[in-house]
Amino acid sequence: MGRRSDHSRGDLLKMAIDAAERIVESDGIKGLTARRVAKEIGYSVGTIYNLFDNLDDLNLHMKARTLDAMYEFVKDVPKGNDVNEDFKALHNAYFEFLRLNPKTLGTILDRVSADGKPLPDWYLEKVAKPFSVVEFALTPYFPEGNKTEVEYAARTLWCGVHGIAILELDNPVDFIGQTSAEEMALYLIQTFLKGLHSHKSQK
Amino acid sequence: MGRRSDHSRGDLLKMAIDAAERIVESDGIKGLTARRVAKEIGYSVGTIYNLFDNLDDLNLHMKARTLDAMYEFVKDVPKGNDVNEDFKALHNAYFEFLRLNPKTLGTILDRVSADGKPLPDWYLEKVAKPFSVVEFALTPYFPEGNKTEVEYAARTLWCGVHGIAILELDNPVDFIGQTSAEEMALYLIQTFLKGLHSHKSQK
DNA sequence: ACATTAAATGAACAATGTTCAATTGTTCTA
DNA sequence: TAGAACAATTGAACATTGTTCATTTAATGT
Repeated sequence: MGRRSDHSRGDLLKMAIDAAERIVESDGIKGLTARRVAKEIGYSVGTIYNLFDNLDDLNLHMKARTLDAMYEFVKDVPKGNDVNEDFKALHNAYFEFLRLNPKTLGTILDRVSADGKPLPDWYLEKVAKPFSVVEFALTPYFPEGNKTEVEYAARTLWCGVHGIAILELDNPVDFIGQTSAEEMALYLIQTFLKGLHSHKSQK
Repeated sequence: MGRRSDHSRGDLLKMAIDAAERIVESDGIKGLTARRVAKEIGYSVGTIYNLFDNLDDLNLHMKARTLDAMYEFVKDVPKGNDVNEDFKALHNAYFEFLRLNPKTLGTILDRVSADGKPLPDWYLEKVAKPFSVVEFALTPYFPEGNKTEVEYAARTLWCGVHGIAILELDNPVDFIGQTSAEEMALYLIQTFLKGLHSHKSQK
């Protein structure tokens, strides 16, 4: 078959990434193959390579989509009234999202580009967006408006949360006594916030 | 060639895992193939499958070795006099180890067993040992001797640290402004400790 | 109607994980 | 010492992978 008018290039991109998400969510990252994606969208392998540079590129676009979805999921969560309440809500939303998309979210931190190339800027921007929500929730603790410092604290805290969350994907049960990653993450958040608070009091 | 008396089974295991470490440290996890390991130790592919169930199994043994090495590297670091000093030293040792073994340590959190099988007990014990060092350093904050609580706090904190450390492996430069993962991790540790401390004071 | 263009194809290649019958050193027995 | 029994080692073979690209064919322009 030659050129078809079934779908625009944009449609195809969407279909392929949709398929990739479905595959990863059901069979894990190892189930994601070029031929499988092609079959799912009713096109041939070659078409996948028309749309993406290679499988890593497809993977990256899928992760970008996940980051977008996560941002949409949490962006309106913090209300800005009480820091502790906001973070409880953020914590809830984050783990709810993880429950809905365990495998895809799990791939976010995977080291993909073994070729050594740095991640492209457009992707780094997508990474920044969910962090910005955490920054917003933290601003009451940094009233001087020191943007760099808030970013720093937000990323530190949430990378930690994410690290804990990811760990559980491999070790579903009782990896740490009877405690779930969700509880641990809340503990990290609350202790971190307390630490920030006591730091502020000392000034 | 049939049976040779060049190396015992134990020798072969060691040689194979040594080779795997070398390969991963130089070419990343994607460079780790059965044939490559075989070539490095001067045996054929089949022999690799005599030693290990499959590549995942070889991978797991390599990760276990890394965990062993990490434990040896940090086990005597905390002196038990001052919590903050101990944690600074632990932080230093951990990142020093990361500098020496970036790629292998990077694989520790990788989700390998896509087959869904839980990790074997002997491996979970290896995971526990480095954590026990953190627990030891934390004990002054838990004078009631509540072992479960110390474990909980130690694992929470260090999973967070590890999450931050891993993130940087993908994003060597200025992922977060000008701040390195090493600084961020120290910030997480110190803020967490402050939070623990203020929590204690409120009792 | 024909030429031009570009999307879609799928055969082809090298490399992968994994298996297993065949091979060949080592060891045991008589 | 001969040869049988054993077990470690091999590598050809298979299915599957990522990736390429000459060929095909539908859509578009003239």
